[in-house]
Amino acid sequence: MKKKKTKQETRKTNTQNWLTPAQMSACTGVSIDTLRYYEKEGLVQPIARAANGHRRYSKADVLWIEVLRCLRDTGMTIEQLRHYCLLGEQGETTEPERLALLQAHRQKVLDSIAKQQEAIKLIDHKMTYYTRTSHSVPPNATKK
Amino acid sequence: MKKKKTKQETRKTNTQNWLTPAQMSACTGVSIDTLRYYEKEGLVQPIARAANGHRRYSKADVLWIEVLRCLRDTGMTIEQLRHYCLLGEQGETTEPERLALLQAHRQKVLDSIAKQQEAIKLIDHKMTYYTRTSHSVPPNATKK
DNA sequence: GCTTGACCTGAAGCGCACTCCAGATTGTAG
DNA sequence: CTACAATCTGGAGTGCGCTTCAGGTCAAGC
Repeated sequence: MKKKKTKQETRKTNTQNWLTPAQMSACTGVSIDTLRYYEKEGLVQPIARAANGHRRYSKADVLWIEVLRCLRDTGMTIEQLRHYCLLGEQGETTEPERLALLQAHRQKVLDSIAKQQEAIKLIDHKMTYYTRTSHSVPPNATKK
Repeated sequence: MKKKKTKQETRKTNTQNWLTPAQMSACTGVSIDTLRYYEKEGLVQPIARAANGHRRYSKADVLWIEVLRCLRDTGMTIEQLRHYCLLGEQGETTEPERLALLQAHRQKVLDSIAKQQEAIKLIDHKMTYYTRTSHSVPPNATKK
C-alpha cells in the first residue's frame, strides 16, 4: 500500500489521513508561519512528525485550529487561549473552569455584538446627512 | 460676568461652554494622550487654545470624538479615519465619497456581527461538552 | 519667592500577534 | 550528480494604536 505508488501517494494524491503544512494552511486559512507560532505558543499540542521532521497534521488538528481561529477572531488573546489549552491538557477536573472561560468569552462576544449594533445605528444616522437632498450640514457633521 | 468670580469661574465651577483636557477625557472616556494623538494624526481639527496654550474643547468636539470612538471601536483604522476627516474638510463635494466610506464600513461591521454570531454558535456547541452529565470527551475536544 | 499641578511638545517605547529571514536538511526530478 | 522545492529552526523585524518620557511653561497657593 505504501510502496506501490510512491510518486502519486507521497506527493500528489493525498488520500492520506494527514496534511502537510502547506495543505493545512490552505485548508484552515491560517498561514504556515502562524501554525508554527501557535504550536510554539502552546495553542496546539506538538504536531506529529514524519521521519524527516516535517509536520503531519491530522484531521483533528484541522478542527482544533478552526476552533482556535474562531476564538481568536472574536478577540480571545493568545494568552487566554494558551490557558484554555493548558486546562484541556490537565484533564477533566478542569472542566468547570473551561466552561467558565467559555461563558465569559461568550458574554464578551455578545457585548461586542451589542456595541456594533449601536454603531450601525450611529452610522445609519450619519449616513442620512449624505443621502438627504439637503446638505445643510457642515463637514464634521455633528458640529452645530 | 467674567471678572466677578475669578476663582470659582476659571477653576472649579465649569459653567463654561468648553472643557479642559482632563474634563474632555473624563467626559469621552478617551485618555488625554489619545486625544492629543488623534489631533496630531488629523482625526480632529486643531482644538481651540486658551491664552496659555492649553486646549479648550468645545461641546462639538465631544460629539465628534464620540463618533470617532464609535468608528474606531468597530475596527476603522486611524488611516481610514484620517481620510474621512480630510474629506470632511474638503467641503460638500466629497459627500458621495464619505457616504461610500460609511457604507463600506457599515458592511464590514455587519459582516463582523455575522461572524461573531457564528462564533457564539460554536461556543455554545462546545459548552455542551462541559455542561452535559457525561464528560466522555477528551481535553482538546474535537479530537477523536 | 517657591512649590505644585495641569498642561505643553517631540520623540521614544511598548504590547500584541504575527511575519519574515538566514541558514540547514531532505527527498524527488531531470 | 545537481537542482529544486518544501520544510525545518531560532531569532529578528513589522505595523498598529496607543502610552510613556524628558524637559519646559504658566498660573495659583502657601
